[in-house]
Parts: sequence; C-alpha cells; structure tokens
Amino acid sequence: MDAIDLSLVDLLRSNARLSYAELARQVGLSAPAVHERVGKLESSGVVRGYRADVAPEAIGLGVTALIGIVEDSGADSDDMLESLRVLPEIESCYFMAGVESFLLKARVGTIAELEQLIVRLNRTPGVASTRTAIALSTKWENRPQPVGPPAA
Amino acid sequence: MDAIDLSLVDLLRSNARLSYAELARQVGLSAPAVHERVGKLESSGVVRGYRADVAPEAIGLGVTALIGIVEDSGADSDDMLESLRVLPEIESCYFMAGVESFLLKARVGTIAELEQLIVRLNRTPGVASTRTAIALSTKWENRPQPVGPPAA
DNA sequence: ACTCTCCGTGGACGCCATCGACCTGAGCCT
DNA sequence: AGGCTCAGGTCGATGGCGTCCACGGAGAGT
Repeated sequence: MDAIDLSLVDLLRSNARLSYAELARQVGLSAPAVHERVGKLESSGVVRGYRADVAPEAIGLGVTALIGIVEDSGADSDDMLESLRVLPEIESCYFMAGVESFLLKARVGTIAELEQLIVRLNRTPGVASTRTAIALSTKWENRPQPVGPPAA
Repeated sequence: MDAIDLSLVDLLRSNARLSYAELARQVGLSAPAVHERVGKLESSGVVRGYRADVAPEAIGLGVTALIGIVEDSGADSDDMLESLRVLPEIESCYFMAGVESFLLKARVGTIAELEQLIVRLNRTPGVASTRTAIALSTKWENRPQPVGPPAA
C-alpha cells in the first residue's frame, strides 16, 4: 500500500468504471502495471468489489429506517446475526457499543413493509426490543472521503 | 424502467465493472443496446455513479461512529447541512424524524479524531447537542438487496 | 394504409485488456 | 566488490470490447 495504491483506490472509489488505461494515465504508470496493482488490491481484500450507486427510490425502496436492537440478556449474538443476515431489507448491520447491540439500516418500499420488518425483528429469538427511527430524506450516503495525501 | 433495466441495475449493483458485452449476454440484448440503456439510466439519475467498495481499515479509517444531532430551536436546517457537508469524515447524513434531526455516519482513523469531530460538531451553530454511538464492528454495509422479480 | 417514432441489430474501426518477454534496481550472500 | 534473485516495472502483440453509424421492424396515432 504505497502512495500509488492509495491513488488508485481513491480513483476507483469515485469512479469504479475507469479503464485501466485511464487509471494508468492518472497515476503515471503503464496499463499492465496498474492492472497488476489493482488485482493485488482485490485479492488482498482492500478492494472488496465494485457497486453501482443507484437511487433507491428509482427501484422502489423509498423508505429508509434505522433500527436499534436491544438483546435479551443471555442471547447469542452470533445466532442473532444469522437471523438478521437473511432479511434482505437490512442493508447495513453494525455491532454497537451501548445498550442497543445492533444498529441496522433498512430500506423498504412502504411504511407497511417497514411495519412487517419490525414485527419480524421483534419476533426474532434473542431480541428484547427494537427502536426505529425513520429517515425523512437522505442528504448523502457513502460519500467517499479522500484518503492519504490527495495532491499526488 | 422495464424488467431489462431492472436486471441491468441489479447486475451493476453487484459488479459495477461488468463489460457492456457481458451485460448484453446476461440480459439477452446486443452490446450497443445495453450501452444506450445504461447511458439513459445514468443521465436520468437512476444510476448515480460507480464506486469501488474498499475495506475502510485498509485506508486508515478503522473507527466508525453514528452521531445523532439535536438542533437548537429556531436553527436553520439548511445552514446546518452546509456545515455538515464540509466535514469529510461524515460519510452519510440522514434527516430524521424524531428529536434528533440528523443522523450521521462518520468514519475516522482514531478515537482521538472522533473526539475532535464531536467537538467541532458541538461548536457548529445550530447544534444543541450530539449523541455518539461507536460501532465495534461492521457486520456488513450497503448490501444491495435484489430488486424486482429476480428470476428474469 | 401510411408514417413517425422508438428501440433494437449488425458492421466497422480504433482503443483497451491482457499476456509474455525483457529490463532495471534493491537487497543479500559469498 | 561482484553477482544472484526477486519484485515490479516497460514494451509489443493480439483478440475482444466500446462505441459510432446506418439500417430495419413493431406499435401507435391520424
């Protein structure tokens, strides 16, 4: 992970569809060199994948909610995790410090679907209680912050 | 937005670097047709961009926190938004229903940097109080949920 | 029925991805 | 010091891809 790798990561975070040739021009290497570096970044787990950033409302996911989960005393967090993982509406899942063990970001199409999700969560073994906060609007999300010395 | 567009969006959400030729094979159209469809999805705002998914710890962002902000009564939310927008550590910003007007997801390298961020937030005009919860680990994040009828 | 429009296909051409061979410099062993 | 080795780069070649263009068919409106 030298400065060139950081530049590559930065470039790919802002536009994952840049060609290797274009990346090469930006960092001042040849295309095969960039190809190899990016390959190593991928196989070492630094770059986990490439995602299109899609407007959620455009694909019928207009409701965003953040849900905190308090665990039963004695509940097994790993079991709970597996229960949460199978719910596709849960886009993100953080294990938190504090009373609420988990914080979920969920996206659904309608408030009715959100209600169903919350009911399902409360029925999940190990869940003592949930607390849901609805996002009225997403100002921005997953904004890549510049990394390392930006002026390469 | 027909079924083919949804398939394209789905494919690009799971791998944004797929070639047009490959996309074309998957959806049963020619490459130019796919190229045009994707171009329209981009210019209509459905596809907002393409991002590499990078392991945050690998680029020195090992600390994740979620911060709720309570506004002063009479504060201007738009002004506050602009104040928040210039803080690069804030990766996501939601305008919420509830006592806390904003919910931020921030990522920093160290707890000390988190402390500085919180201090800065509390000094920001319009901020009455903040509440910070630290994520001990990120189980998953921004998992794309399948959209539409998956069996195309 | 005619035509307009939308949306697709097929062909062409230049650029890109990717492989292999070779080069260079750093570090290390003798 | 000299030379081995290896990591990591450049260069050149080739096959596939991106992208532009002209053309064609289905469906709607008059």
